[in-house]
Amino acid sequence: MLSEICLPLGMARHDVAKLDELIKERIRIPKGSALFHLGDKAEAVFGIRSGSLKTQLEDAGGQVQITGFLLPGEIIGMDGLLENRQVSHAIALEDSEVCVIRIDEMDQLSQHIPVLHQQLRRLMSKEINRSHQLVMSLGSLRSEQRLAAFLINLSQRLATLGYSSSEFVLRMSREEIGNYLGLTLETVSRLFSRFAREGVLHIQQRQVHIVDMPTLRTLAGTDCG
Amino acid sequence: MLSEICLPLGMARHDVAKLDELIKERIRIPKGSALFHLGDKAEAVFGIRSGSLKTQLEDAGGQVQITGFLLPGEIIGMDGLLENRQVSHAIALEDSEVCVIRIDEMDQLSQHIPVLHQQLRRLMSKEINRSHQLVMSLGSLRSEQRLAAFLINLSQRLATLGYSSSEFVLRMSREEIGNYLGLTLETVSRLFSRFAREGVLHIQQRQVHIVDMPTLRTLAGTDCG
DNA sequence: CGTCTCCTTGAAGGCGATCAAGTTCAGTGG
DNA sequence: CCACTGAACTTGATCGCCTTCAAGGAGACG
Repeated sequence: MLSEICLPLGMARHDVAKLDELIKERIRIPKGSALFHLGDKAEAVFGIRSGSLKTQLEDAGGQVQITGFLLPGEIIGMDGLLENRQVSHAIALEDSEVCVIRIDEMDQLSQHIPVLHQQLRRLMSKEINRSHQLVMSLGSLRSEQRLAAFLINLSQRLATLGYSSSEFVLRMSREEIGNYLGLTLETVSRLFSRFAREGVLHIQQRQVHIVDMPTLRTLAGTDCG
Repeated sequence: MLSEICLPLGMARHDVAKLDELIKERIRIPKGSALFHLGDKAEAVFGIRSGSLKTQLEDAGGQVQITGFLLPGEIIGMDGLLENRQVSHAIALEDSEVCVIRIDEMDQLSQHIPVLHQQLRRLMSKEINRSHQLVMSLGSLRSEQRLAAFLINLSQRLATLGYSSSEFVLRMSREEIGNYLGLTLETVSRLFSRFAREGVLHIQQRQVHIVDMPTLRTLAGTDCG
């Protein structure tokens, strides 16, 4: 059960039992505090059990760029495995809980469970793909398309978790959405207002209700030619 | 020697010998042709031995986004490991040669060379970081800063390969640079002209000579506060 | 009830896109 | 050798999207 949240992978059942040993350690992160900071030693990756987090880069000048919003079942911290140093900050958007997957322990365990490496590899590949999708969004979509695509993506991931795909609460601020999408908070706010005015969705603060998903997909501009 | 190009990792010498077995297969890719296309079966990743390639995503509407320019020593195709299907196109910018690293063979070999998994993991983490840097560039830099940062990055990677960091030939067109940086080819051209006018660099077609690296770093806006 | 944070909305301006000619250069064939 | 051709690049003029600046509104919490 834990392992299905932390490494939802499709492994043999008896392997999953061994895996449970690996990921028995958990950490609670209160809203607004950090799971790790840039520069921290990175000896593990973290599977999100509950809540949600953001990861953000910070350059020498203090400029921040959010690179992801992570939901339960997703893995955080894989970008730190290069030099065993975290290169980003991971901050909880709400009270959250993660399980700790120590890399050295995983390496030992995977001598008995060879597929384990494949699974982590797939998760890292997924992270690469996720980031490439964001690049595509930032590089070639206009503001309206970016926000629409963002909402659709969020909707789908929430649906996978068993939540409603049409009604949900944004855990992040307009400013955070804007930063993530390469827009200003004002632009995000205006777009929400416009989408609501056009009857595509209802929005009240952070409560979102997608009314017309087909039109939203059209706005995203990625469902046809 | 081959392995140092294909997996430049810092492994024990006797391990490297075994690794040579793994990566004995090579492929030559003529300029303009593809190493792989979107949808191809992905059973391997590829280490670039010589030349250079670009990777590009393509959405349902045919919209293209270049996600990377790859140089010798770098690995291509790691984004296809999620579903064993390529999710991008890899196209040679010049006549190039890659070595093939079959994933299943690598898994077998790494039972004898445990560090091998770590190395691939580090390379994948590096790819995640690379993509995140691009997100940062697209999300929070202005056109001038993006192109400056792009040139500095290219310069550093060429220096690592033993080439001059101040004089080199761009293997990609203005349009490709623009696509990669989320700009139009006209904007890229104008920026090159402006940089040259301001004495930061000389440019003649694709031949670049960086004259004033400190100023270029200032333009990139990432070297100080 | 005041204060603070987050959000909304308006007005003005700038940066990069778009449209439109020219220019350079490598390759081709007369 | 040189004109022809087409692709890649440069440069200019105009336009529009998004940012910036500014002010006001909505909740949350002491």
